[in-house]
Amino acid sequence: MPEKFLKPYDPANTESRIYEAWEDSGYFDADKLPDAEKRTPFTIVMPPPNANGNLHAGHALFITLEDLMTRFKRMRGYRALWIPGADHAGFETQVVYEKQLEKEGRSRFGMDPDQLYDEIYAFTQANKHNMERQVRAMGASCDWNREQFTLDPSVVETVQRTFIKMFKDGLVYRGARTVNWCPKHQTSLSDVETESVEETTPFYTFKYGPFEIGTVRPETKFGDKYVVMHPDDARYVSYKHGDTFDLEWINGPITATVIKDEAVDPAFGTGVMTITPWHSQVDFEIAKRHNLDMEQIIDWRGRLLPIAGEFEGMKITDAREKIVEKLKAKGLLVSSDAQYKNVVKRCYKCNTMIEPQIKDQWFVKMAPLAEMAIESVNRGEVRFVPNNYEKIFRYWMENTLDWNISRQIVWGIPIPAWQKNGEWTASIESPGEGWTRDVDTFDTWFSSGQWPLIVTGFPERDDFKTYYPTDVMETGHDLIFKWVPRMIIFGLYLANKAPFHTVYMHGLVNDAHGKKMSKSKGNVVNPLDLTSKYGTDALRMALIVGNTPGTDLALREDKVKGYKHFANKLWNIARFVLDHTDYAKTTTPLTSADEAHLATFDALAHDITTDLDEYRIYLAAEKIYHYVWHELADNILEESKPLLAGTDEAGRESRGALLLMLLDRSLKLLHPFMPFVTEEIYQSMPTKNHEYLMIADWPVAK
RNA sequence: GCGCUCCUAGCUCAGUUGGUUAGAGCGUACGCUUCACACGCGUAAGGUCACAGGUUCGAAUCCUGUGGAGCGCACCA
Repeated sequence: MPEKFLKPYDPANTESRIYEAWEDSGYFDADKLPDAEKRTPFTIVMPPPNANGNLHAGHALFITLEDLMTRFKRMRGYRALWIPGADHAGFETQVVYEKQLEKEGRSRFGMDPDQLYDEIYAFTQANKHNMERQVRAMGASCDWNREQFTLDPSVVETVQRTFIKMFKDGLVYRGARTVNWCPKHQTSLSDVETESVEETTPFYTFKYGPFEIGTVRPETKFGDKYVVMHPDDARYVSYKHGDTFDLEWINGPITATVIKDEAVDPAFGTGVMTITPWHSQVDFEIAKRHNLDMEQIIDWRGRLLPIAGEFEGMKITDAREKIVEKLKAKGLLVSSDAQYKNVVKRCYKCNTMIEPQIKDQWFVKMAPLAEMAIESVNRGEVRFVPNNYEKIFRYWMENTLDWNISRQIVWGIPIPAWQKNGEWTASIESPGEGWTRDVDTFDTWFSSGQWPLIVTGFPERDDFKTYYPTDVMETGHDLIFKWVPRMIIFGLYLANKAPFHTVYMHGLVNDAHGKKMSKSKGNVVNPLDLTSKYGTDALRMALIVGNTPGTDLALREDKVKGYKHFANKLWNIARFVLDHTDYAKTTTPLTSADEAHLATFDALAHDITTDLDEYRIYLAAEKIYHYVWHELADNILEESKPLLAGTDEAGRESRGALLLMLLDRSLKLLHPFMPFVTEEIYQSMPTKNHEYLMIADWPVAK
């Protein structure tokens, strides 16, 4: 028996050595597995971690789950491939970098765009290496040779070609429409990049000529010269569509026009409202229907424009009260309701209030693409684990609006669009003299949405033919809208096939009390602190056991500790078995009692295999844990002690054979869950018949 | 407003299609330096499965309602 078994299991002195051996073996590359060409491909595309910071607990969870799925399939005889990546994470990284610039007393505004790009590039490269090291530390058996960065030239080219194809197919269009504008970050955002937050905001009712109108945003009312009501509202039948009247307003007398539109709810307030088309989606739609004037009131920094008269240059939040005061002084304030609840959109990164603005941008026409995606789900080509996410997915797909893909940031893939005299075209190179290039970049999710296609080498590479469509997309439930629908759409649009057949959604990793981890609460747990303290296998088990898909997990340190004890228990079982059995004498026939133990194990192995096939990973983990500790160790091993110490030689030898077989098979069942300790023991097993446990055969035949 | 999820032992959670005395880990109490393991072993306490109805031979599990928690979506000014 090797000397190392005389001491407790020591993850710190084991894990990196084992990982290096695995990586050097080449078996992370599915094409290099024994008899690779005879194996059925099984592919997972890793959600590429952002190359802008450290791994957090959520990363540890998805790495564990995806590695487990990959190792399970690899041992089951599949051509198991797990493709890693690194995400430039456009807007998110730029936000992180802008914070760093702020600390240094600098600002991205006024910086040379190329200089800024180069700085962020260097920043992400440093973080990318850091991230890769941390992913390795979790035991990820992914194929690093296939790793791609979302700004690699080939990726950029594929993404740009997609845009050009969509332009030709009429699926993207350039339009001046209402966008979600973040005044702090100076860029537009898609709908899923904003958060709707309910707030208590005073609701004011003002006298507006013969009418009374309600608003929560008096600061936008300078340009309001249309008063809108429902065409069937009996109270206002005497006013005809198109009637004009004069009234006294914030900065003096104006002329207003009556508009009748069904968008107005007669039951709300007075049933009359004025509109600000430039700064409201609803108002914009009304104005478009009736061909009304639109005027910008608030600039891109969130300050009032000259139309505001004496309020010009003021921040909207400062101006609001002053405007109300002025209207009140003029006798135009009818009432105010301080308890009014209103929903406002905020930037999901900086929490700044989104200012709707009209801006000329690129939009993806979603309706035909969404229809394709829904049909694909209807045909059962994509299923969700847990399946209630299908409903959520469907609802979103059916209600999604056109997708703004233009971003006013440098950190991203340039949009290959060119303009000349108001005409737009799409091409990678300049179409010729006089054309100027769109300075905007793509929404990150436009490129991330194509990720399964990109990493498999769409459209031509062998990998694409072998590994696309992939099998499982394992990701956080927070990406159910941002990422999953886009991948399905692009897969169907470009390759005619959904990019995966199963979407496994994991929940959030919360703190020990189930509260969301956040820097401000100070309850953030660094997964690498836990692995260095208790071992990676222990953390992996703690993240898996009792963690049902789609449900959030409370991560407690004592749970991790418990599984460190389990790793050590396994280690001691191995010590005992190796110490008490003579492999040379294990050909003795088994007794019927021994056969019964093998049958029990076999039933368990089948059960666990089914659980893993059905993604009941949490159950499988608990079952193998329970078996090893409370059956193998507590019962079989204990009852073996007298036999092994006895004089019945045949009994002793057959019992030794049994223990070796059960340990060998237990190691195999456990390996996807706890790869390091099982591999380390396997390397000392006399039953070892593969170079690594990683590529040994699963105890249940396919 | 629309929708989703959850409420099981002190804590954090399992309980797969309804089926024998409802489970795990940690924690608690008591006892063990037993020759694989004190990162251990043994024993024990602890639950009217949120509540109220219903379906069923049988419900933690299915249905309805009530209460509580969390989350998502939302162009009512």
